[in-house]
Amino acid sequence: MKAEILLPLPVPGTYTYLIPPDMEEEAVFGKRVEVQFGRKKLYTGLIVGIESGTGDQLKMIRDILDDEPVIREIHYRFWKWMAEYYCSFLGDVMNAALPAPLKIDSETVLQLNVDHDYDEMDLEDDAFLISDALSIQNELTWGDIQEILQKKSINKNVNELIDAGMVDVKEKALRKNTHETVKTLMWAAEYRDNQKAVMEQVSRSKKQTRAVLAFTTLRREKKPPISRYEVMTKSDTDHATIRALIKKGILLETKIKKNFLGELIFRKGMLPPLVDFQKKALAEMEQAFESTPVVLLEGVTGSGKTRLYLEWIRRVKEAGQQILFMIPEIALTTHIIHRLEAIFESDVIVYHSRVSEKSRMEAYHSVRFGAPLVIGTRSALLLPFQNLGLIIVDEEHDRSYKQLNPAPRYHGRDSAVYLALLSDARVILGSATPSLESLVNVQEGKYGHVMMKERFGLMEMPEIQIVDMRQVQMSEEQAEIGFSPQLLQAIHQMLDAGRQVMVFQNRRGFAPVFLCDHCGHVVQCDSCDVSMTYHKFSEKLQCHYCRKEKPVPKECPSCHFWSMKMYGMGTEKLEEHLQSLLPDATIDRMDYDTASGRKRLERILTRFSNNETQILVGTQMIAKGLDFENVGLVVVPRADQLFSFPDFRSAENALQMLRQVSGRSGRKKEKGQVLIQTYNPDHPVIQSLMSGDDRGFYQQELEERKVFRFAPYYRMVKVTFRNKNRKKNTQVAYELYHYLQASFGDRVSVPVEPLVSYINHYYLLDVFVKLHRNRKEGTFFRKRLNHFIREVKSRPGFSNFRMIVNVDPI
DNA sequence: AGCACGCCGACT
DNA sequence: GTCGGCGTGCTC
Repeated sequence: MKAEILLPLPVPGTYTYLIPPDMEEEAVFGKRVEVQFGRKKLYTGLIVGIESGTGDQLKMIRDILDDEPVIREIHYRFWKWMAEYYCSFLGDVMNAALPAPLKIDSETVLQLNVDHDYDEMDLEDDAFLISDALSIQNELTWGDIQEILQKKSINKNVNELIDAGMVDVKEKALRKNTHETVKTLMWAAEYRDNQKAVMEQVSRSKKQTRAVLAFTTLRREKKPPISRYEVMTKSDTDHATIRALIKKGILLETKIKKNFLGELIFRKGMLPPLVDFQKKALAEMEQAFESTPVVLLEGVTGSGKTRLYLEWIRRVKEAGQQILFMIPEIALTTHIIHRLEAIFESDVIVYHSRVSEKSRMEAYHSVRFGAPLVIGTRSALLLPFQNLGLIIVDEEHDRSYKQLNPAPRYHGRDSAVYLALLSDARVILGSATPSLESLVNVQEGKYGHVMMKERFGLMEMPEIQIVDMRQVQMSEEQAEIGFSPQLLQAIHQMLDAGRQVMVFQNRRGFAPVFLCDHCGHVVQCDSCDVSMTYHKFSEKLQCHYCRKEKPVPKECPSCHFWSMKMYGMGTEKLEEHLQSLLPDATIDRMDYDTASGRKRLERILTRFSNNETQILVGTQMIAKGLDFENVGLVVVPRADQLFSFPDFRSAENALQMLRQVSGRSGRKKEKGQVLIQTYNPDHPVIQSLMSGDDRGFYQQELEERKVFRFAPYYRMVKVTFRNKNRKKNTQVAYELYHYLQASFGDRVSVPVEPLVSYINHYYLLDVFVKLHRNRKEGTFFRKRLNHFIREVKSRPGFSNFRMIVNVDPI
């Protein structure tokens, strides 16, 4: 028998291995195996197919690592779809899906050979250094040695040591506890008090003897249970050894399954009766689900979407099915999660990139065993649900649902819809400002649509005011931060009334740079085509793209005039100026710099929600998912930056963002205020925001998208060319352009430079393709693209030429 | 991804 | 002249 093995590597396809005859029964789809790949490296692979037959050149599976499969066919089907649709390798998807402990690979280590007689004096300097280090550390990895010798190619030195018989090279298979079940061992009854009989039974196997001795020692040292893993580690043996001992009837194995399952219990008062308009929406949803599994729930902030989510969670839970509650990947995940967790009395599984390896592992198995509710980011879609009944995609319009790097570059919302289709589950897409993608799907009848216009309770929509910046006179200091007198007055009034204020500051274009007063030179990064920005904390200049740092120059590097000055306005600087304009106010700031420390972020939020700070200045992250009762005013000093950004989605996003920030103003107590400064008060985004009716705007935006053949009417693909050789990069990019033009005509763009076209010594070029939204076209395109990529890579000098494919780029 | 083989420039 | 660099090809 042979098995098709998928490896967590960026290689196309799968590999075939032989199944050892005694493992044939155990070898089933979805179990992990240990295989040797290449000369010595051991990897964790996954059985994704079994076939009969032999092969002479095939390697054997070394071990089967699971008792129960870690995935089922349905999950694999989802993986295959994702790999294909997003033009990535299956191995990349496997990598994204399985928590790290489930895909441990081996590591080459050097150990000192204690038995051997040798003379260190005969060694070359470098080899001596290694042997010296080994006598202290007793085990060194390849990387350790590279560090010790301060060079990359260490092969020669290591070989010298091996030839001298001084060291052993070992492939260390790292086996971590995968937290699934704890397998424990004990003596079989007839051998319990008969060490002699045991030793007789294992005398012919060194490994078994070692294992038995290790087990005896462990029994002496500690109380049971003694895990199989402990015995294996202590005796340096493997699963096969222990299996043999069990087969011989010397040891008995029992499994203690950790109980991850939990009932889903709502805390009291968390499911208050539905109000009329919610009942109405619920009935509409029921009806919509009759004809389609996906429903877009469009509800303004405060309309109680969450209450409806909970209603569906309750129903699906009662039907015994699993629920995935998806949230965008944002810095404030923890805040939202705390809110959701508070709703349930039982444990809720939380899954996103920041939870610990151990928790991810536990979450993985819990879901596999049927845990009822998972709250997570897009990566949670790849958990092995057994019986998925519902996926809620909250804030479905949020761009952070799309994975940027690494591959697979998948969209959480779109993938959720496909997964639901596979699992026969339902999807609720929730948003106050739906994406145009979803609206078009509604228009085309693919998704159902339920609208909630009313706000819960007596809450009123905030009052939005526009300050026309073309007609504003400002003092020098006001102009410096661009705060009009009207804006400052509004803040004053709000603070006097004892309410809080949020200042929403777009990050782009605000980084402080060093500029020469004399010649206008701006300090640039040596590796990228960008200006470096000043970081007060480190007192250095930093490149936002490659993270390299430089000291602040004492004189201009270009004209050597002694006059470098800081320009631009970071949130930091803004906070400073604001403080001097409002000396009595307590101001706090939240952006990516301050938010890097989790603790710090929590502290800022706590202070604000406790009313200890009056003004919170921050980037869009302050707009997401935070509810502060006492905020009476939200100000956006420079709205123009939002919609004048060169991106076909900028208008859509500007509206979504402005609505979202507006929603932060005024909660239960009274009507909130929103003040927006702009030089374009007639812009459709501003008009739509003022009127409160987005339909017209959306319709106009959709018309434009149709005319210019953008998403959502066309499926966009971006191919990024990234190379250190500019000429080569441009050449191949143009080749792709011409190559695709034959099939796709003017739906292929000329290679264009991205906003920042030189990063970390790499030149970047993008080729955009607009595809018709049908399966045939997608398949055809992938075929052409892959053909092109293969052809380029087959040329001498181009084997490592990189092209990054991004399907449905954001 | 990792690892080995093979061809060119910077030093003894 | 060799050492060490990196580009290339392959892994069942």
